[in-house]
Amino acid sequence: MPINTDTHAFIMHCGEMGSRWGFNRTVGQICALLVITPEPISAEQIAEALSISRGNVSMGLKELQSWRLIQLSHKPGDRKEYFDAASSIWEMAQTIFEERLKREVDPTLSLLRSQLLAHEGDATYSQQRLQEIHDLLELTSTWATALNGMQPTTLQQLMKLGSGVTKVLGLKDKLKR
Amino acid sequence: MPINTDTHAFIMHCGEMGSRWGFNRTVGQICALLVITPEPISAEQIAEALSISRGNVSMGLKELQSWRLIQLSHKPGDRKEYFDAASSIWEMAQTIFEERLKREVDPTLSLLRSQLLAHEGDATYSQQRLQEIHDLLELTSTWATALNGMQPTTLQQLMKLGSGVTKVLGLKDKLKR
DNA sequence: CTAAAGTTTCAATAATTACTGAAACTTTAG
DNA sequence: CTAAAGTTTCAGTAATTATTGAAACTTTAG
Repeated sequence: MPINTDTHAFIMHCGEMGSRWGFNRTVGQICALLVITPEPISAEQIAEALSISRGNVSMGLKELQSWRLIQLSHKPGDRKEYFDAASSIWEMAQTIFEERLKREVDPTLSLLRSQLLAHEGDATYSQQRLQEIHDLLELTSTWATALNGMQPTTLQQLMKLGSGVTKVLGLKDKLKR
Repeated sequence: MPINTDTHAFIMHCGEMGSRWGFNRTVGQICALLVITPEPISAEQIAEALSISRGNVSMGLKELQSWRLIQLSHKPGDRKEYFDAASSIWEMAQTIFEERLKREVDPTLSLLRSQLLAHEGDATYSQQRLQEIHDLLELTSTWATALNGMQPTTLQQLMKLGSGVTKVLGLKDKLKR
């Protein structure tokens, strides 16, 4: 694994950012390495490239599989396993987004659903606030899922519109803020 | 601070989710408590309600201020400081989104910008990949900033459209996936 | 079936992050 | 100016999370 200076800097950066992105240093580094490397590489090569233990690589790969970010492959006449990024950058970003939604929003949404269900009548301040949060998360979740269901190219076109989308809404208060 | 069972459960839940949302347990709990409580409360009341030390509350409040999520107020004839959620649920969500973008995306974007600038000519595989990631992050960042600049009601209307927005694009491949 | 090649697990430990509480600092009433 | 009320800081410690490496497990070639 010959790694040039910039590539190395990028991998290290992803390691440091890892925890902010929802996983640990090692997972961030492995993911970056697999994205940057043209062909599938073995767990051993990963361990060597990142100077981490074989066991750590195994756990990291398992974690990345739970995020659906890596692909497994084999070479003919070689029983080692080789790993590669699962898809294009855009698809990977969508996958990460989807998984994060599942991990960061879903648990709270289901807690709120059951709490609100159990106290439908109540109109206390805190109940109202819980209702507001629930509605926000529900709408966000539904919307994010819809966006994630689009093809990357469609999504890109939509995003390029920026706040221009508000035209659809036929609103005059487009950009008051 | 009289806290009912559900409210308490919600606060504890926010503490546990805290680390997934980009801050620690205490910060998650304090934030939830302030959102759920009708009037501003003092640091001492927070410490008591959550059974945590006064020092920890102080650090938590500082952190929440860096997120622009809390408001400070005073009562006449009382020199204690009182704290409250900074704004509506929607505005708070937008603020969190904005801050997370700043913490999770901006550092990587600026690294990539400088790396790509330094190697404009190169057409290696890894350079191409870095370029793709850069473009994705740049578009995402710009788009997210545009959305965040909208008023909550406008944003809500937009979100309610779901994947219906693709109509604007005049595309026939709306929902292939 | 056996041995070699490869992978995973997990107890021990290292590294990191969070929390406490007492001391230091700041502000204001008198 | 002083003392009391309030707030912040931070060294020490607790709790959590990440990492290693050796043992256990799995797979397959022969």
